Amino acid sequence: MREEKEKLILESAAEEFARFGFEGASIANIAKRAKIPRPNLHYYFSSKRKLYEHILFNTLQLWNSAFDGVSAADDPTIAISKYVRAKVMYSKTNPKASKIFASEIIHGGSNLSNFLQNDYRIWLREKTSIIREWADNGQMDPVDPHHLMFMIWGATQFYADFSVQVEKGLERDADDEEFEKVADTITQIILKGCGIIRK
Amino acid sequence: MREEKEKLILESAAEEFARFGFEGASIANIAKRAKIPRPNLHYYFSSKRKLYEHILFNTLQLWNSAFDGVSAADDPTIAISKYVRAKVMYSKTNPKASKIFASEIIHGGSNLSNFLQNDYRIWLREKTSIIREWADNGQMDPVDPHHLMFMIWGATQFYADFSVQVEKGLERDADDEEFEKVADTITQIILKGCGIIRK
DNA sequence: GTCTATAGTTAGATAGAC
DNA sequence: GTCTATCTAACTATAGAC
Repeated sequence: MREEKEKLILESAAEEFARFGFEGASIANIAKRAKIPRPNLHYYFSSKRKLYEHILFNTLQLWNSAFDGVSAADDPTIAISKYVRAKVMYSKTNPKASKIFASEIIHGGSNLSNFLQNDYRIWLREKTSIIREWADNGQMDPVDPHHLMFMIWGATQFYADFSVQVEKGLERDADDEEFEKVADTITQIILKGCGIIRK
Repeated sequence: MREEKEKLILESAAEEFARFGFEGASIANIAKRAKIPRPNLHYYFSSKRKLYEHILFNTLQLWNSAFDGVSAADDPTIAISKYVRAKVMYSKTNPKASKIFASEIIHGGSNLSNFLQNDYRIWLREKTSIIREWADNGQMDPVDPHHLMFMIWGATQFYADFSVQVEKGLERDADDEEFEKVADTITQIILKGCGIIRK
């Protein structure tokens, strides 16, 4: 019962925070979305900040878990294809989470300083060293690993964070088929651009 | 005199909006930054919204003017190199403008609907048709032009909008040299990845 | 043109009855 | 656990003296 209500509130809050950002979001609106009276919300989450932190934390868990299974032993073609596809599909499936995270980072990321200082660095060191190994083994061109990662992030997240620009630019809705094409296009350019594949 | 003060206010406001977003920014803080009393600010800009719109408009002008000189006659190698470099350097020089724009788009872009419906579409149609021509002429692989543009935007803007993530990830400051490397890396991957260059 | 004082409004949070 | 009524703080905006 309690769990269900909390989930409902969190869902409504994610919607609101993604749409308006932390300051722009209002407790009144979140309560309205969840169809409960304002003070009732305070019973479950003591403050707006707490609610926001809860959602950021959920977002991070999703982020952390979604992109793990890549190791150095893997072939770079397979590993990068998988990773790019996972990121693109994450943009399709979780645009709200991506937007909340993006907005937080853009505005300084002060609520994520702990994550950025620890988990994030460790995760990135791990991945960049795998890329470095691939380059050392001659499996790809000697591309700067950090900038390759940033390029993949920027390219894939764009479809969640800047969905307005994507849809206005395409002059059509971005359906499932379109997202397949996105994954294919980005994968192709990255793999060929890094000298991992020839064609 | 009036012009100078307005410029000072706009500068302070850009700083504040980039840092906190529209709702998060406060007139009091902007006035403090500009070192003038609050009500004085209202003398120059009647409302917070007007001030914000002014800044968005400036941002768009900058955006529009910075990336024009590319035509179909140009060699794709030169045109894309120039464009990517211009975008990366824009991220280095104007991170605030980029962040304000990004935050606006992420949160729905309602203040940009006019721009997105008109100038933006026209501009993008022009550029995508140039790319299509290049592909038709066999000067590059048949890559979807829209997704190529989005990829370039995502990759290059990342360094402005997500600068926190970049700096924490690199574990060092992003200096001029680093931005040169960024431009080189992105250019290389895009050109080679699209079959424009071989090496 | 500038600034002090203040009006008006919104929104986050709580008290206390049910 | 739920909800009505209310408190309090913050912030935009304006009136009006200088």
